[in-house]
Amino acid sequence: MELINDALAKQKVVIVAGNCTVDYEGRAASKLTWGERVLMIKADGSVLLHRRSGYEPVNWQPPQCRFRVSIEDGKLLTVLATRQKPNESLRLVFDEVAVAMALALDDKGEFAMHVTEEQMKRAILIEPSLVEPGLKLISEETKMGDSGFTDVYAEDASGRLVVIEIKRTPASRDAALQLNRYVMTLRKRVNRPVRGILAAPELKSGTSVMLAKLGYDFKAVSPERCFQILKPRTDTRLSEFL
Amino acid sequence: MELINDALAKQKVVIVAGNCTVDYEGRAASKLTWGERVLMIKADGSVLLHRRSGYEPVNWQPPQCRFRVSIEDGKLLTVLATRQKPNESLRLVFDEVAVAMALALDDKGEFAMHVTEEQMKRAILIEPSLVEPGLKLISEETKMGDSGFTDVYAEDASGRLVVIEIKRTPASRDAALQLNRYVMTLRKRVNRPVRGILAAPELKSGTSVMLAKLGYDFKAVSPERCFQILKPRTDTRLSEFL
DNA sequence: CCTTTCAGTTAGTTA
DNA sequence: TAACTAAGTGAAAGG
Repeated sequence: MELINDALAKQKVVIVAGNCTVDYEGRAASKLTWGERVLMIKADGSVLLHRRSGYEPVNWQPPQCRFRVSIEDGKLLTVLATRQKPNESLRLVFDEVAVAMALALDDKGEFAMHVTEEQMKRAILIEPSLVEPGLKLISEETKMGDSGFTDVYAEDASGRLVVIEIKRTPASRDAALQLNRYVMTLRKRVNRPVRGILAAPELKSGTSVMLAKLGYDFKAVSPERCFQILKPRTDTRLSEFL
Repeated sequence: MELINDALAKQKVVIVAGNCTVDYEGRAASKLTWGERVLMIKADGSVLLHRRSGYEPVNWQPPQCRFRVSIEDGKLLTVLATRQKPNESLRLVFDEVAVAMALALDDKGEFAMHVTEEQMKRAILIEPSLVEPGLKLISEETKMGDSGFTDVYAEDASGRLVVIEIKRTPASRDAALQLNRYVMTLRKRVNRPVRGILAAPELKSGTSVMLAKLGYDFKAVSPERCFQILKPRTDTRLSEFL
C-alpha cells in the first residue's frame, strides 16, 4: 500500500500482479469476478487492468483520475480510481499480490509516425501529379458546408473543378459516398462541372462499381510513394516553415 | 532471453521494463527513439508497449503474432513480433532491462457488463411493454414533492396511473418503501387509482412479502434485455439526412 | 473470410 | 469547453 501511494505521489508507473475482483460504474457498469490479472497505473493517472489474453484491458480508467488505496479487513488491498466528467469509478480488490513494483520511467524518446492520411494529403499537395497530370490545386480543406470537408480541392487540365477524397487504407463504399457528398455540395454552390476522384492505395470490393455508378474516378496512390515525397522534407526538419 | 522464450512457449504473460527503441512497419510505419518503457506480451501473442503516460500503448501488435527473441552484439535484447494479414512487424531493442518477469495468470473470472439504472429507465421509456403490455408513458422524472422523484410515470391499459420504480440490482425492502412514498404522494394529489410497480432484475428476500402487503406489483426486468433495446440507439446520422 | 457497425472507444484538432 | 474526425483503431456480429 505504501509502495503504491508513494509511487502515485512520485508519478511513477505502478505494476501489480495478483488475484482480484473489479467493479466499474460510470458510462456503463461492469463486474469481474476473482482471477489473476496485471494492474498498471501510469504516471498520468490512467489505469489498465489486463487479463492473460487480449489486446485491450478488461477494465480501465482514462488519464487523470484520483486514487484511494487502502487495506480492508487487514488483508484486502483495495484500489479505488475515480474520475469526474464523466463521473465514473473503478474499484479493484486484491486478496493476493504476487508482484508489486513502481518504476520511474525516464523516457524522452521521440515517436514519429510515417504515413498517415494527413501526410498523404501533404504529399499530394506537394505533388498533385500523383493524382493526375495537369492538376492544379485551388485550396486545401475548403469548407464544404454540412457535408464536412474535402481533402483536396483542385482544377484539372480542362479547367473542371475536382474534389479529391484521400484514404490511407483500401477505400470502402463509405469513402465513395463521402466523396459524393462533397461533390454534390460543391455542385450546388458553383454552376460548372465538378469531378470527383478517390485517391487511395486500392479499393475494397464493390467500391469500384459504386464509384463508376456515381461517375467518379479512382486513382491508386501508394503510401510508400507519398512517404518518399515527404522524406526529404522531414529529414531537414521543416518545422521552421511554420 | 530464455525467460521470454520459455514464457512464450508456456503461454505466460511476459513483462519487461527497460530502455528500448521501437520500429514498426505494416499498416503504417513508426519509429520510437530510446527511452524507458514497459513491454507486455500476453498469452495470446498480443504485444503492448507502454510509455509512462497515456491510456494507449505507444506501439503494439494484435493477438496471434510470432516472436523471435535474440541477443544481438552480446548485449542488445531484441524482440521481433511479426504478423500476417495484414503483414506487419514490430521490432524492439533493449539495451538495459530493469525488470523481466513471466506470470502464469490463472484467471477463470467472469466479466459481465450491465446497464445502469439510468439506462434501464431509457430502455423502459423506449419500450414500456418491458414492464407491462399496454402501458402508456405520461412523463419521466415527474416531481413527486418531498418524497423525491419517480423513475417513470405512466398509465396502464385500464387507464389507471402507474408509478414505476426502477432498480438495476435486486430490489430491497427499501426500494418497496421508496415506491410506496411515491405512490402515496401521488394519491394525495390526484383523486383516482394509482398503482405501483417495482421493476428490477429480481427481489431480495422479504421484499416480495412487503410489496404484496403494500399492494404493489413486481416486474422482472433484465439489464441484458434493456441493453439490447438500447443497442440500436442514437442513430442520429440518419435523422440528419431526413 | 470479408464487411459493417459499435465502443465505458481514445486521441487530436478546431471553433 | 464542446464538437468533430481519424485511428497501425480493436472487437463483435452478420453475410
